[in-house]
Amino acid sequence: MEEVMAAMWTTDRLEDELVRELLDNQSPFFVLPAEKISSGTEPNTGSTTHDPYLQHEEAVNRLMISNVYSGPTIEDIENVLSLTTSDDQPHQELSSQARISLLERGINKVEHKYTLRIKNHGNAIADDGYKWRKYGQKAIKNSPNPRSYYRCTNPRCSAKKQVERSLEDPETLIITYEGLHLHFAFPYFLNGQNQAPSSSTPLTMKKSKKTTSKAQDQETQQPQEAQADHLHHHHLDQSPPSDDLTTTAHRLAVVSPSEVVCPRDQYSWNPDHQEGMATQGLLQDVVPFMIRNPPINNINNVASSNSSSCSSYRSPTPSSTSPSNSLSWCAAYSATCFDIGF
DNA sequence: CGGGTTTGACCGGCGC
DNA sequence: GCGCCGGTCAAACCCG
Repeated sequence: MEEVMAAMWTTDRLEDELVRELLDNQSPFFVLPAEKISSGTEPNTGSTTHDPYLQHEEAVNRLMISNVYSGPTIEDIENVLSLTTSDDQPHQELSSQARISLLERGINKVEHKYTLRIKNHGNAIADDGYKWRKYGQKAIKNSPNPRSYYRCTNPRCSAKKQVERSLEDPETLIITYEGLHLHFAFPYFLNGQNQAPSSSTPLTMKKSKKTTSKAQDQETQQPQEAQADHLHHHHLDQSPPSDDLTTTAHRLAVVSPSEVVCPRDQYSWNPDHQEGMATQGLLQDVVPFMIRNPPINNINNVASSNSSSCSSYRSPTPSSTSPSNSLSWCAAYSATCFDIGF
């Protein structure tokens, strides 16, 4: 873990690239499926796409990338990254390059999911900063390799990922991420609204029992699941406002990934984009958030106030004193390898 | 004993 | 309607 985290901190350059790619739908590392490129992703046409789903996705992409994230430009990102790397440590360069050399970068957006193809090179230990629980493994037809299913251990988080080996190259892992770590992202939404969680607001995160009944899940996860359904199933018009957003965020707030120092006002919340925000949930979405809303003030409060109430969850960053940067979790993808049941 | 993994059962979507 | 298949559940099991 320490080794991986160290690598995470040393990949600023890679992070910069990833951010660029994630923000650029035309990037070769961030490629829509060919059929969608040809039929449904032309910007600003509106009337040329007949598939409702493609229309929706196009709309979401436009909202996410163009409107919601209209604040931070590439220049903004570069500024932030330069801030985060201003106190570089000497050893970082070598490790970073080594990691990069191990990486076959590829980020593909398919449906609601983002798929990464990375080189494993025999590393048995894997960590992308989040703690996952394996909940299933299936043999996939026409594939000798089983697919493993993982879910974020945070009981209020709907993030999932699937891991399998590539058919072509057994050393290449295909990792499909689905869903945002909402418990992680919500504080950032509200941070921009000056509603960041405070230490005076006790979190209600329960220590997760091994098994939870569906009734309990419905009771305890309703607010977040409403969001998750919202995110994953395009129920854009039926998300019940069942919970106050602030309360939800307080409940969801578990971790703080960063202590990046950057001018906050530059990335302030825009209420006009709230609807767009409500459709958050994908890899591309969280990147600008982490840049835009560094949790300067609430990080320690959140982390400390919650650490005892959710011991099963591990923060993406190891401590508040680490030389973290805003995108360490993102770069961690490059250093991720997983035990997928072989 | 708590937390994570394994693995067969179950479920729902989809194509025929 | 039926079967296939991918995704999820949950009891049993494992491990530190």
